Amino acid sequence: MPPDLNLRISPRTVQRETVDKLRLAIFSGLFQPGSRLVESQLCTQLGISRPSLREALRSLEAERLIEIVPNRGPSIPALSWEVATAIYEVRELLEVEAAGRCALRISPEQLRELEKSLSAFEEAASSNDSLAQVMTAADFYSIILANCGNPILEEVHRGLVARISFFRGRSMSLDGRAQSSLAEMREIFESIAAGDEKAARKASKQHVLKAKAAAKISMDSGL
Amino acid sequence: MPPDLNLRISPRTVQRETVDKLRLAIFSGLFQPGSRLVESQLCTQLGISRPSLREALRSLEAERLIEIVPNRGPSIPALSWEVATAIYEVRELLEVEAAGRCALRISPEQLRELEKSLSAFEEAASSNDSLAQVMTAADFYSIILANCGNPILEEVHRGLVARISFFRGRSMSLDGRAQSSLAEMREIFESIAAGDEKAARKASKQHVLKAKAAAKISMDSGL
DNA sequence: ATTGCAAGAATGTCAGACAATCGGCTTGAC
DNA sequence: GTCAAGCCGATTGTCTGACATTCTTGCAAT
Repeated sequence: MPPDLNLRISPRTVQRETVDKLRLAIFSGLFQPGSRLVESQLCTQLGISRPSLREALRSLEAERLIEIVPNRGPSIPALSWEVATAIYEVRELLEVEAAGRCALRISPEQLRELEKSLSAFEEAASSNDSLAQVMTAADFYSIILANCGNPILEEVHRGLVARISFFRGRSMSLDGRAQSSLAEMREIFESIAAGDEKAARKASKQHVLKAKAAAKISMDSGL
Repeated sequence: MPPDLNLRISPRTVQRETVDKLRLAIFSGLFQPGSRLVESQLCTQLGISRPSLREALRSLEAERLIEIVPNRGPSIPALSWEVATAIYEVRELLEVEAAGRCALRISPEQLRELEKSLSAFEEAASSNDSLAQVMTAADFYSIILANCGNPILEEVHRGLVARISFFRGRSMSLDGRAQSSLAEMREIFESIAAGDEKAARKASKQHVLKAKAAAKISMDSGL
């Protein structure tokens, strides 16, 4: 018997649909940081009842994608640079580890997937669609994290990256950032393809550091 | 103006009270892994309404402390050893980093707090109260994580440790585990007190590895 | 300008209801 | 006797409606 053939399908419930919709809305920057989310408005916009919405909001609160202050309701947190830095630092820790492990254990098949996602990002990088750039780049990391052999590493990473999605769109639109990002990602890919753990770690570390620097620039200039 | 004087008090809402109560109940092993949590029962036991309870459950679900399968309701997840291993590995990553940073930046005052918490654990280790042992040990880590200079590291770590609290109680009751744990923690403390980053990292790594080994033993023997 | 107050809006919480679904038990067929 | 089918109770998913509490905002008064 396969160890964990996840055969149980998950019926789509209103709650889950709502969480996904709102999460996506937050990612794409539909809500301004600091803006408040009024329950009654969201209910009519989403066409759902208040209890369902509130459950969804609690999920997002626990993911730290929104804040809920008692008697003031939910709002989009304004990410301070201090917190963003902390996130980038932990992200570095996780990604470096994941890239290193991935280099040692990725299957040829998954390696092809990784190459494909790199090509997808390459194409997006040539365009000016920063949302596509962020999405394809996220796919690239996803594959690495999914093949590092540690599901928790993947889970934690996803949670962190979600919280800085706001920055990533902005920093990707910096002049030349997409292209240099592509170069860094290619380096990571080559190292993993070569099975060179140390190189993969180093390249991964460089990539996060540069992404962090780009985020800082975009933040300083943008606000 | 101080940068972030957290002056806003958080009123206790039913939802938050419920989350805290249930979280504590899970920590102390009141619910067996795999057992289901029936909403109506919890409502009457806690004296709250279903909507409030369901909000609380969504929070706990996002924390991965419970699982909610659509149309089957919430249950305590049975932690596989595979996942537990993954958690210990990430925990190692985080704790090692935190201990290293902590050694470089902890204040004398906080260092005294750390020493105090070590003494508290020492006392608990002499007793047979495994819950007290887990609690005081958690305090010790908390102080380290709180002084590593990275709030995200702390946050992520807390989330992970919460999920293996089940193991910790069991492995602490292993013969001699509390005492050897004490020795390892003392080593961590000494390294931090000496401001020796490398030693702190090494000691911290050793401690997690031993904790993981103890958890495995207790799991193999206990089930 | 600052304070105090009052109206309006939004949230926290509850009660009750109903359809959809799941799990187990009974029944029936082979 | 075993296995399949089907029914029934239990539980969850979701909605509506309601009400007290709290926050916000604008206005009046000092």
